Amino acid sequence: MIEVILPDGAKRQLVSGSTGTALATNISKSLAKKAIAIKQNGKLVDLALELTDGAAVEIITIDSPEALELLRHDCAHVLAEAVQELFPGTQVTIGPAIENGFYYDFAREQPFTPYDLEIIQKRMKEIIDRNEAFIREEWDRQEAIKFFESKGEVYKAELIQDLPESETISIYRQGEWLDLCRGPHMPSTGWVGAAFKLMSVAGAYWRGDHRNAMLQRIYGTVWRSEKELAAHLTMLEEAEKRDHRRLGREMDLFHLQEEAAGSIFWHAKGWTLYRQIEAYMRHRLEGAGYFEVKTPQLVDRALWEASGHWDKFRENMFTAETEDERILALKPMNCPCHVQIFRQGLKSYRELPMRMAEFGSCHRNEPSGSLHGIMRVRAFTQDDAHIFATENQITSECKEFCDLLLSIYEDFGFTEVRVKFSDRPDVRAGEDSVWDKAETALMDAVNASGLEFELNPGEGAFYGPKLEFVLRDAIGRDWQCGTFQVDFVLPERLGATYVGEDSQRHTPVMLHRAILGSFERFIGILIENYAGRLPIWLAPVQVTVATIVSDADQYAREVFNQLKAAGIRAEIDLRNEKINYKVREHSLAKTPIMLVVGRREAIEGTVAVRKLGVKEQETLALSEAISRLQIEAKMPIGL
RNA sequence: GCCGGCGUAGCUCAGUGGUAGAGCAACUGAUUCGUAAUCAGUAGGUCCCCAGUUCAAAUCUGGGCGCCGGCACCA
Repeated sequence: MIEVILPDGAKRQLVSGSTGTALATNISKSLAKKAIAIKQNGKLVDLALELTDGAAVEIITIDSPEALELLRHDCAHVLAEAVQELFPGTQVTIGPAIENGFYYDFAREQPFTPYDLEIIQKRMKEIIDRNEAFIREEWDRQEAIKFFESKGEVYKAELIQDLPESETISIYRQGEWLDLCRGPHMPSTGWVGAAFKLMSVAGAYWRGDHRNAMLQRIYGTVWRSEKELAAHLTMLEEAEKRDHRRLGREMDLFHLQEEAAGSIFWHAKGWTLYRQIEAYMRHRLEGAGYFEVKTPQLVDRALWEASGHWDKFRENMFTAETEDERILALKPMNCPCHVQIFRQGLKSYRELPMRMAEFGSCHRNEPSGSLHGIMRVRAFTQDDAHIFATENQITSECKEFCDLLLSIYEDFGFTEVRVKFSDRPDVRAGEDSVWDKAETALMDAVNASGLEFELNPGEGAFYGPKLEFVLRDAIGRDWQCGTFQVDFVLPERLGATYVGEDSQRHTPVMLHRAILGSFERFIGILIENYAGRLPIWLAPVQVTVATIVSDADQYAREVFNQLKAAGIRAEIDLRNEKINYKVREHSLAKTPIMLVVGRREAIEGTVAVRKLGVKEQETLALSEAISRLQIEAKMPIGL
């Protein structure tokens, strides 16, 4: 007999050799029907596995949170079987579960077409209907390699070759087909059900390395029920509607065109939004003790060689040649330029920390395939700043920065922020003692700020550890925006020094930091987060005055003039159109407030206030409406 | 950069070798209307670019550019 412990602490005796299936049946028939796996001592295993004496076990059913990952991975296996049945000679590689679904990477000469996906999907249904049991086998390593090599599966053979010696080589069979797999799996293919869909084919490098062969990756999504699948597909459609590229056009904010790939043509409304953000940031930085500078766009390569960027990023830098054959580079970053300003004149420790900010316009020749709307462009503006400080100012500067960053994110409507702490990479500059100091200071600082953070080991910059700030948007997507980096290398390389209390020269620490990241990308994120319905302080047009009849034109102009005088960004719509039509148009344009005026309002000196998305209106005296709007539309800078 | 798909009116798309189309938007006229589409009419195209095949190319072939979905990259 063996004894296992259930999640509620209850103990259950079973005959030796009992499996998870036996346990589930032992507990109840209905549970056995829904059981798909076992969690034994915290590890997911097959239902068919023999339980060990004294183990803490939990029955995983199709409704358990853990089930989705199994479901998705199983679906990937079904996909692989379908593909190999339909396209003999195709090699399988790996096929994991991912968020919302799964993928499988295949090696095949001919590309899969959208039509192929339909055929594959049909075959998958058949395989699921066959309800073949997933059967685990453990193989000898060398035999497994031989087996896969004999089948021409060189990728699988390579995978086994590279598995650590300690690892058991497990194979899962489903009917005639089998795959190398760690497991676990659900009892049979039937459990995958019908709520799946193949989504797309894409290229992907073998083992994520661009020097390797390109495989074909088929993406799919799978859910417990048709209803969940439908909800997921609806969510995708909704996400598409808030795509910043689409809204940018619909709201007349910006456009992109071939002749300037990767650079943005800002239209009047988009530029108004941009300027609002810039003005807001300028206020916040000023309040936080920064001063603003502006540095050159074109800088001789000599400076980039000195900073080390020429070596590393030459391929991605735009250059221009002068008549006397000097090579200038369009600046890809601002740091070296800021050091030049710092180096002007002798600096005292009394001047530190020195917080130098720039809305730095940068150019990087990003790979063509990486461009994406206004989120990833070749010409962008960082809300950049460098804090020149002494080593023992790092902690306080970092804490102040975190406070500033969180407060700014909150003003933009982002309250869910995650922090990643990236420490020393294998290849790095600087003594370990300096790294110890930098990491400790940063760690103290992030602790002092009260922020939760996760470790990102080895992901720091080559010159120092960094914090990365990731914000979550309204539909749960994460965006990395802010950064805070401790740098001991660049000031040294570029010869920045200050005179300390001891009247000796010292090298300052340079703290690289950004909050928005880039204006362009951040605006893209804002648009998608708000689905275009920007908070009133950011909206390019805050208020539209719309008339119902032309008799109200004169009064509408008066309303409009008073709004302008009150500093509100207003528009006026005197067109001879029905009010329904105007309401619809301005709602689609996502203008936050409409002031509707007809004969009644003109006579009474009032306005009907209609807020975007709200059917009910409120009629207010004009002066009252304006003073309320003035407060509502105000930039959150505490003035 | 790599793999695949796509490129026709401002937008969404139809058109597969023989006269370039629809809906919406735009413009003009009429309509003066109370909170998400008034009616009628008009105009709008280098069918991404460059070569080639053909009597004839939006359509077929080759090259280029751009965009989209991924991968890789992201100081």
